[in-house]
Amino acid sequence: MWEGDRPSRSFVLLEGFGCTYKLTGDMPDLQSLHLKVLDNSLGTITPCQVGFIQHETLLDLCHRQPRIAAALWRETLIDASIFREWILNVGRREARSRMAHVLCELIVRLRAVGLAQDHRCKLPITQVEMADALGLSAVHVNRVLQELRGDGLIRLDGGTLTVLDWESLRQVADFDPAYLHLQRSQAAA
Amino acid sequence: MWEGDRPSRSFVLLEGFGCTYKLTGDMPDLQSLHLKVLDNSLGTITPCQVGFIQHETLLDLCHRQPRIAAALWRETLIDASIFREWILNVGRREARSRMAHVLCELIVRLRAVGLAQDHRCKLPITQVEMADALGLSAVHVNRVLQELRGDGLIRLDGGTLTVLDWESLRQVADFDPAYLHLQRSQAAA
DNA sequence: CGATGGCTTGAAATCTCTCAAAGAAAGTGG
DNA sequence: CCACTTTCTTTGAGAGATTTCAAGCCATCG
Repeated sequence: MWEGDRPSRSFVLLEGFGCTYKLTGDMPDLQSLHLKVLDNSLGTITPCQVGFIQHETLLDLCHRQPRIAAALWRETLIDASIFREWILNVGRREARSRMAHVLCELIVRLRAVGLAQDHRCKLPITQVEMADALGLSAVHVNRVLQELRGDGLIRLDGGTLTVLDWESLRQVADFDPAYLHLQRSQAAA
Repeated sequence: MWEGDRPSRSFVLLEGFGCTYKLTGDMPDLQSLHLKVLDNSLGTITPCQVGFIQHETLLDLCHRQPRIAAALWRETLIDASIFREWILNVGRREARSRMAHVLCELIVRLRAVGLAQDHRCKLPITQVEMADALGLSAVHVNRVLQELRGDGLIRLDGGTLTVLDWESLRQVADFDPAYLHLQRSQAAA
């Protein structure tokens, strides 16, 4: 799906890693429900399984089940909240901190949906893609990751991220998960 | 209003310049309607006039007038869209381009609501505040503005911004207003 | 007048990028 | 299983962008 498209249905990411930095279980394009033109492209990092739903169906559902509408609306508000944090992250933190922040977010979000145990999770992503997401050069991403590893904060092998020292990483990242708006039960780090 | 607050009503900016980079006429905290905790602080740049509305009232209104709910939802989606563009702007464009981009956005948004004529508008903002918004140092903001002026792209005096060469500024900014999701009638630049 | 806030300038320090090359790892086809 | 190709990671060094620190200027305000 590309910028400029005018989709007539929304979809849900059921399985895999998608782009625009979206994770399994997310519904990245509620956008398309109320905005006619797509203003960003969506891609996949890994092979993904997605479900589609017609806009009409969804709108009808929202109309008859205000709770659902509220939940989805809430979802878009949280997205916006996350974007705000990213603006801060990308605009004001230096590379090391920025990287740490994404990693913290990744862990917490995946834990919240049961896709990460302890402080370890899959990270099937290339350094070039990370660079892209963080607005850094791939070379610099590499060096920053080495630093983080060298300081014993994380381990990274075979597409698996392990946070060895959560508290330090959190401090480096200046990470406070409030912006993710998780339920208390999900928020435990 | 501060991070961590749990507001029971929303408000509308009726007049003035508010912070989190919001402009007159916006409704910056629909957020609070569905999310319990405020995850960002709101401030004002200039003295502002705001209207308040109880959450209950608003929810009730949405329930009885789905069109209103849809419109407000749409609003939050556009916000998210703008945030996405900002992530791009702040993360990937260098200072000169970044600055040009905000100025373009400012002009277009103010024109859309009739607050800017031609390519000129009020910009009652200090360079320090700009620096803050752009994630740059105040010193650098100053230099970039000088460049832009030196190249004859803008003029800036007494809190008034005048774009002297819109097309060039747009190019420097790599600005495409699609992400603002304006109606065609509003979008004319 | 002195104080304050905002703008401007210069110079050195820092961060990050680009370019270029080489080493690992992973996938492909024989 | 091996050669081969491709993709990803790692390294070094120089160039560029941006920051910090420090100082000076200018207007406004009490």
